[in-house]
Amino acid sequence: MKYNPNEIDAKWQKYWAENQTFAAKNNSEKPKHYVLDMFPYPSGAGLHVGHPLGYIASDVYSRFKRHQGFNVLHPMGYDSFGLPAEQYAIQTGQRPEDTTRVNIDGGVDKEGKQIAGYRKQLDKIGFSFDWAREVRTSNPDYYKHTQWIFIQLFNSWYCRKQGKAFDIAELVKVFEEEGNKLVEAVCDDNVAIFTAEEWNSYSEDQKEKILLQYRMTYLAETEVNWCPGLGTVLANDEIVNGVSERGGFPVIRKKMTQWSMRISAYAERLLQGLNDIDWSESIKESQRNWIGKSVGAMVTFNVIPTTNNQQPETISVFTTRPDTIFGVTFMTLAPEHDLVAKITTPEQKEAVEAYIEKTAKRSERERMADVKTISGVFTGAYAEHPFTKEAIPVWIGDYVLAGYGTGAVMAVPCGDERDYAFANFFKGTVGMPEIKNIFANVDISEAAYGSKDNVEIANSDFLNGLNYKKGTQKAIEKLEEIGQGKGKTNYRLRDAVFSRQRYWGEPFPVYYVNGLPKMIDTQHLPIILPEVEKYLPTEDGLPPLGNAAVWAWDTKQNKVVNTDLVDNVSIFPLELNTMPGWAGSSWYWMRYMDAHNENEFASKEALAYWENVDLYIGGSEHATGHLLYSRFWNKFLKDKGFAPTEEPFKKLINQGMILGTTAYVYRLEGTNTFVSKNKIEGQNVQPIRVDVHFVNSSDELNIEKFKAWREDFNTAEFILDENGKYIVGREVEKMSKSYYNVVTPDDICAEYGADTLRLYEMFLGPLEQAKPWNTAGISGVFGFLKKLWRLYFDDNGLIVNNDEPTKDNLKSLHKTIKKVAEDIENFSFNTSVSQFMICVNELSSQNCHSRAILEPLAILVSPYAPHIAEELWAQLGHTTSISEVAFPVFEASHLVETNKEYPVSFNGKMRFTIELPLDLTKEQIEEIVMKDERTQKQLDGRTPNKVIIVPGKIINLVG
RNA sequence: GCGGAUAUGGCGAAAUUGGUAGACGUGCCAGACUUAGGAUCUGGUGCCGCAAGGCGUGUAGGUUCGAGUCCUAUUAUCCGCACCA
Repeated sequence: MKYNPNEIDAKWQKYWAENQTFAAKNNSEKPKHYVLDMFPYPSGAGLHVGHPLGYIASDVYSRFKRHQGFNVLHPMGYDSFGLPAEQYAIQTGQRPEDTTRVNIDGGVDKEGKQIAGYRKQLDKIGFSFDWAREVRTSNPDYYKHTQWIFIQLFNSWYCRKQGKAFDIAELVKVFEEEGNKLVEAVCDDNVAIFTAEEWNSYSEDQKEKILLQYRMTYLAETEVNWCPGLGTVLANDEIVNGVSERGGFPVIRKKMTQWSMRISAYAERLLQGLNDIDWSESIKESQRNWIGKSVGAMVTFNVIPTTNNQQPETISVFTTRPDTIFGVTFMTLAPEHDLVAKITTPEQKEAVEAYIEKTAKRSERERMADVKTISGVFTGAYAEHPFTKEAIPVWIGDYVLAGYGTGAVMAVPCGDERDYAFANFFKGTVGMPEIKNIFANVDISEAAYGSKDNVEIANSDFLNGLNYKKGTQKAIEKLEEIGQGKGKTNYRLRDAVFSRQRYWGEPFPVYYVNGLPKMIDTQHLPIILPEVEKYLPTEDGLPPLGNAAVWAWDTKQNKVVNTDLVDNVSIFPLELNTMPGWAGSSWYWMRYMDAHNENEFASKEALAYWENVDLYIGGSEHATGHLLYSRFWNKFLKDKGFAPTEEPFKKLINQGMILGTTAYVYRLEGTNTFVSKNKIEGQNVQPIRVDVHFVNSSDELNIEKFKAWREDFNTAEFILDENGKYIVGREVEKMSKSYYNVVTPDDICAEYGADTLRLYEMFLGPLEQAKPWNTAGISGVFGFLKKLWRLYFDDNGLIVNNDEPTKDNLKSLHKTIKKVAEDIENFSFNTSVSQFMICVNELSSQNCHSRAILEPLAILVSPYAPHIAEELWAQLGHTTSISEVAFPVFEASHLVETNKEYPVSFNGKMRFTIELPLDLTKEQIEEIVMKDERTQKQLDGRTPNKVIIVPGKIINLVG
């Protein structure tokens, strides 16, 4: 009987689907285990062999856990809202809903292009997903709950004292009883203080406006990242090097009224939580960096009034070095700072305005690319030093960022290289005094660029003689005494903008009364995305939902009605923005726990049973986006009693990228003649990428296919090598259609079967490492599967017998049981595959066909190569799936050795080996070794100074 | 600039506590069988050398009887952050 992978694949994939073999139960005697993959965005391009790498690894792990007796939840779904579908809709006029469905389920798109569909591609690989729990974030029955979570966020505030989120009603109660003076909340910066009486006298609208400053999601006019190319705002993590992550369009700063998420409330918990989760150090570092905690102080400087009628103003700065307060030589405000207009003197007004205009025009990218150029302007104003009462000039400069801290700094040139460079640049001009040095025995420029942690402070009144640590403590004490400062921890993490001016996203469950947002009652969810004629912004510059004819909220009927009916009495306009891509992915792992629940995002019971994700596998590109937002929402939902644990993902593994191996042909410059790789030396050739499918495992080009590929190659001539072959060059590059190096899992499955694909992807190298795909190497694992098959079958059928296994048989098997179980737990999948090969090679040469060996061997292989394992299992006479059969138990007794082949070294260099019984003592070993003639030959008459013998390991003679 | 990771044959890689470097696979070389081979099987394959032998885990040191593994310095590549006060 021949190994026929295509037949076996189809048979067992059908069996698993029909028998729902991998359906997880929400209650079970077995312990639970939750293995999750990052769900894909279903793009029209389909999957290439790089995409399933992580899914295969998680599938091996899931199947292994089932063999170990766990109730495994291993689901899959689609992150199906997003920009590409919308861009495609704009270009082709097709509904994003339709193209998304085709991309998932397969079919023909409007242009007649055949799309395989993600689901069909995934099914061919034989994953043990519980498809009954599939989610699609763009389905109303899913985003209904995304909208519900949004409403929860709107109805919550964050209490600093207790360090968690509470219902907004509790805050209202506090306001009614005692005002907001004692409330310690994470809220907007400039919240006015009011008493209970004042609160109670406010109108409803006034109260609403105040509450918006406290809500976990809030509407506020803020500086946002506006991307004109995409016509939308973007969150910080969607911008890479000053341009949009998608499309690479420039991004500018712009003030807009937008929904924001108060993720900053969770900065400290997000930081601390990293200590409790098993993630790679690099991802944790990325998140720590992104959160950017720095400990220091807020210091308030009073602005010295220049005219009698000027309002008293203060400048607040954040500093990590309050101990250097006596070194303050000037102050710098960000050009966008609110105070600039108020304090600038008439003489400086013109210069300041010109500077502001100039800096505002620069895009983020320009500003980032150009960090070396120093620029700034003196405002003419002075602030008063809190201790010395000296007048300190106030400057503006774009090296100070509006978005960090207070957007203002106290400049200490002797302690900070940027301040030093600024002071040096404007040295001698109006408003730039001499630099103050407050470090003992250190030159100013040296101090500015070096570490100051252990340098003694001088010229600093009460701080003299102290170091950084003590000085900081003392400075904060004194600042608090005079009421001009206090200790403060600052975070780089900014609140996340949550509105997108796009069509293909979750609609907000929000309508507007008098310009103030109102939540639609949760019982009326979902608010379904309306149909629009055009997916572009309206002529008035409104988001695409501005085109919707039916997009108003009728508060009497509680339904969405015709936009024309808006009367602002009982029918109101609905929010025109949609939610960003990360909304749906920030809680999806909980939906899988109870995917069909219509009333809640998941039942209490399901949540309590599955808790959180035990193993999460996905790409590292989500380090500061999805993975941070998910932790944020999870913590929020935990505070509100909905999520069961503080952290959503216990263990995280980032799979490396699979790269393509591009093939190159070399065309002689100016001709249509192609030169074989090994003949190009000294020739003037132009490398051209060629489809990898025209090249065999020996890098030999199929000339006929190449000529037929494109018209201009039809008449191509070739200069071949000695063997009459055309050899291509190879280059490792990203897998991309334009490089003709894309290999799809479908191709590999069709030719070799799914098990070969799975084994080969695991065999390529360590999971977390980037590695090139080389289809040539696949014959190794394919050959292995055929060899495995031949242990069970010959040409006439089954050859498994009931022979008593030999010692060698058992040793090969148990070595493999041990190794494979350890490897899977360590995610060292590549070495498991090697071990399978070793085992099968050994059993083949032992001529082993014993059932006692081959039955457990099929189970061992089954997580990696489930189709062949099921088939072997069935052929051995079993009538149920192999998937839940207990994993073979390792017995150490089979590996006990009596002899050891000792390496014998002389001065650390191995010269020969000698086989000796393991129960010999050091003395006995030494005696035998010294007598050996090879030892005598090596020693050549000398006597060793020292003989090192480690029983069971090595023998080393020194001297 | 700061932080993280990586570096081993032609290629992908292995080496669990410091103990025979290169397992396993590919590629290559030779052979068997075959009408044929992108089938199957056998042997060889780190580098230099006819050999004895020498040299070998990015580079330079160190610890040790013994270092891919530990320590110090350094280089290169990749990734993240980046005027963060």
